[in-house]
Amino acid sequence: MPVKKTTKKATTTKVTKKGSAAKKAVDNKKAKAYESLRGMKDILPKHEGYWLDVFHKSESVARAYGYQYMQAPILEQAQLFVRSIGKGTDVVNKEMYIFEDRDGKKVALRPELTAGIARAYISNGMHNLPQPVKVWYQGPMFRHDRPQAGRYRQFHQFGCEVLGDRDPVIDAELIAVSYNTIKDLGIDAVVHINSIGSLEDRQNYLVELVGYFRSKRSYLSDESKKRVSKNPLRILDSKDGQDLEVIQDAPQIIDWLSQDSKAYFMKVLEYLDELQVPYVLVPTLVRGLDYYTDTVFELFVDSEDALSAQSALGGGGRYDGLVEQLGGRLTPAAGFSLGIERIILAMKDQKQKLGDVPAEKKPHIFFAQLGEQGRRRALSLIEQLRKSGVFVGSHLSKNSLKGQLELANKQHATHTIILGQKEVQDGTVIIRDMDSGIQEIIDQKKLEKKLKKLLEIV
RNA sequence: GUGGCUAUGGUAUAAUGGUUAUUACUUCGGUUUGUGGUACCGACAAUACGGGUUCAAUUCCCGUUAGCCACCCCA
Repeated sequence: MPVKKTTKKATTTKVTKKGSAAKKAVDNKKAKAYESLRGMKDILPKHEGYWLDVFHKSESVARAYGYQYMQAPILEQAQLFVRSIGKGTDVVNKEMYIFEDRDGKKVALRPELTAGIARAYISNGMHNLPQPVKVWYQGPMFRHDRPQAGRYRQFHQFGCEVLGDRDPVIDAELIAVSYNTIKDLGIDAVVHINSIGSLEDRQNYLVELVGYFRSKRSYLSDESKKRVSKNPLRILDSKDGQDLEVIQDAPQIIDWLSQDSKAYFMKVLEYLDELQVPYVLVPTLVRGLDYYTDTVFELFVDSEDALSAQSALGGGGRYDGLVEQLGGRLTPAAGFSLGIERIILAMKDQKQKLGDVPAEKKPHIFFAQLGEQGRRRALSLIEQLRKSGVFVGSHLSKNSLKGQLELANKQHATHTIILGQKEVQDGTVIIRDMDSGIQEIIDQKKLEKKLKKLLEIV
């Protein structure tokens, strides 16, 4: 096809536009531009306002509650995720990036980080630290799902985990951390909460539930019919109209909780009241991962219209059995994670237009240089300023003063320093006020002091 | 994974089965030498990819890929 095209162009345009025809031919031979993989998004400088805001605010909230930074590898043994998240789950079954490395070992890109943290807790003997261990993290996760707005194959999470203790106050605190992080970012959120009890509670409940669904089997959607034996709990999450009617009258797990779990859950709710975190009890909330016990919760954007598919900002819960299941000693734990892309989506929705305005509203000083000597002097001067904590913008590869002033203007500089041959010889520098256009000549030695004053005042 | 809609320069768009594919923004350069925001001039730059129908396809058809939306699920 490219060949056909070029010959056609060449023949039709050979008299008039020889040059452009030839150029076309060259263009067609040019290597095809690469595109990013499906569902992989570039994070662009124009969105730095959002991303840095989420990074910084989430970090500061986590630290304020006494959480420490931690990371686990992006790549882990595939088995780790299969065992922890669960064989029957969609995350493992159809969404995980799983492949063999060069040694033939089965590895997987992490679809979430709780399992990795739990593994790291065991491998690093972190049970010898004062318990509980409270950590936070942020970073990319991978799920091979069909992309949609607010859903990508590489996405980013901020999360917290508390390992080594079981107390309702921990659950409540985690919910408060997640809720307040979102709130600090200007988003109104609601917490959906439920308890799915201990593993034992769940066994008993499941017997009852399956019995119920069997009796109503003919009313269920096809998808849910399959799940009756495979993953009956998940039917409760269904949004299918038919299913919803059946679910309404289904037995609720809350009625099957042990005394201990019930009391535990009540305490969590009491503490949430104390923390003034608004929540909604959702008896059908079960979460998609197998390792949860007792408290489970999800966070949603709190707005009438935006309550569509992508309004889930994150979720979490208690997972008292996970560490033991992965080969550690019995270690109760709980945690949550928030989707950063989802948060940013909500921020945009709520017209928190941080991305449109430079995040930094501080005064900005631009350094313009002229001529080789000016450039040299500018290099050392800027370096000197930087060392003393004065940051100036510059574009030293540009030669014309006009061009540099243009840039200064686009970057909303309040002042521009101009340094050319003349100034180099005099040991001075021009400071131009970008609003009034008034220029002042000052000694280079006084520059640092002057700039510090400007940066403070404005 | 299933279904629906879509695909024109970096962005946003116009148009057409037939000479050179419209316009705006952005980017770069210029309107004399060392002064930005305005104005004027100019340049770069696109029919996603592959195949079919046709004398002729950017336009019609099919496939692929990608994006969006819904489902599934989740963050």
